[in-house]
Amino acid sequence: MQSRTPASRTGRPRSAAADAAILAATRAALVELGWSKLTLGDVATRAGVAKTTLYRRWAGKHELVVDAVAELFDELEMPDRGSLAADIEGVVLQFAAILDRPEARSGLMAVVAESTRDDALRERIRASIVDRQMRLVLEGRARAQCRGELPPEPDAAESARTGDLIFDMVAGAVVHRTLVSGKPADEEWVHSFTRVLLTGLTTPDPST
Amino acid sequence: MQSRTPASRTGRPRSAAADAAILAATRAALVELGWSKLTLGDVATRAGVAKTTLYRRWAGKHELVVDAVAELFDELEMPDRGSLAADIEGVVLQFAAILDRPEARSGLMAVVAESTRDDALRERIRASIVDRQMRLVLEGRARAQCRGELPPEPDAAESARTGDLIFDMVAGAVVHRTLVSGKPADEEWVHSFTRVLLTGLTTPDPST
DNA sequence: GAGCTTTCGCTACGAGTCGTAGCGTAATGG
DNA sequence: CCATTACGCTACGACTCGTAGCGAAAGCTC
Repeated sequence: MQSRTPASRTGRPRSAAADAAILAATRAALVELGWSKLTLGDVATRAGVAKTTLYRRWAGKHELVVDAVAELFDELEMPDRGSLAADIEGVVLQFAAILDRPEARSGLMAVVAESTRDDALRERIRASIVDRQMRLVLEGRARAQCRGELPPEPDAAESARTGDLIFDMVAGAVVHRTLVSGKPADEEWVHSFTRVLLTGLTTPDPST
Repeated sequence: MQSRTPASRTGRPRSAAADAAILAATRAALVELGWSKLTLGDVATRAGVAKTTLYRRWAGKHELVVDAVAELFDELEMPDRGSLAADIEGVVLQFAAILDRPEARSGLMAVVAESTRDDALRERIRASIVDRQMRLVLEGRARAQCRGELPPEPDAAESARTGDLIFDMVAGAVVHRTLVSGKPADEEWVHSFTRVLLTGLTTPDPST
């Protein structure tokens, strides 16, 4: 998680249960208090560990919350639903369900905000949260290209650019809908979003 | 800005210069210190006012930063460039330029994060920042419908829904690209984004 | 089991920030 | 001139931070 027990083969091992308790306590504190009122002392009390133990494992509030929030994204999967549109709708609804949880809402944006001035934190977020979402995008695109729903992209650099573009469009829209506009990314919205993403704004909506 | 001098017609008036100095000092502090290390005492010192003066005008750090960041979006405009694609590219590049400034990067996401637990703050952000961007979207769409580039939408409710959708897709993609992916929303990216938004993913790229 | 190593819980601490209260002074309108 | 409000300044208790020091606990190796 935060240190891979690099060279310590002797001595008392760190309690794995304490790690789980601390991360769970962090999420509980995020729900009840939000990011700004969350204190490490309070998290330690909730987790039943000493405050010093917390500081021995995490450098600060930022890193702790990143790890606590990252676990929420473990459940993200990419089931094959038969078509690109159905795949997108499925994974976007999963993503929206996670963002609907208060511990994700208040924690995620806060650490992203801090990461604008902390490159190490940005890298930590990328490795533990963003990359996992990115893989789903690439997997869905590859699957759609096999089906013939998307044109193949022989150029590797161009392929990477469009992959980044799709990712920013999908994740950005859902995050903005949920956290900025403050409205639910429900099935109706996801369906309209998917239609625009695949066929564009200039194509008339066949359903109306 | 924060209080419309409702019924006080007598007594010493509040210094408008102090307001400007405080907001400018807040942006300067955001650049140098970022959100988490920004203190109201420091802002007061930079602005040349007493800390108590600051507390008399703003309820706290959140509201102050919202007002300070909101002024950055004053320059957003929607010039008529002749086509919907050109209009989108122009306004998105303006938006990206604002998000590229460090005072916007570190401040905007932080207040949005806090707004997930504070309805009053969410409303303040909506009124002073988000609404202005939303108007540009509606204006651009209306212009495109006059040109015949977009189909007219007679149903008001449906029209509002698609307006929200377009807004979340545009603003969300730019914000995610800039602040989460950490890559620049330059002309090349904006061009590709506009193409996908208008014609969709399934339409092959004519430029390749 | 003996001994070594590392972690853990606990307490205490200086430093820093918060938000407010109190006071005297400055600026404006009637 | 006088009521009213804003301002600058100081001081304050409360809180959080991150660290240091200590003794006890829990493993591993021999």
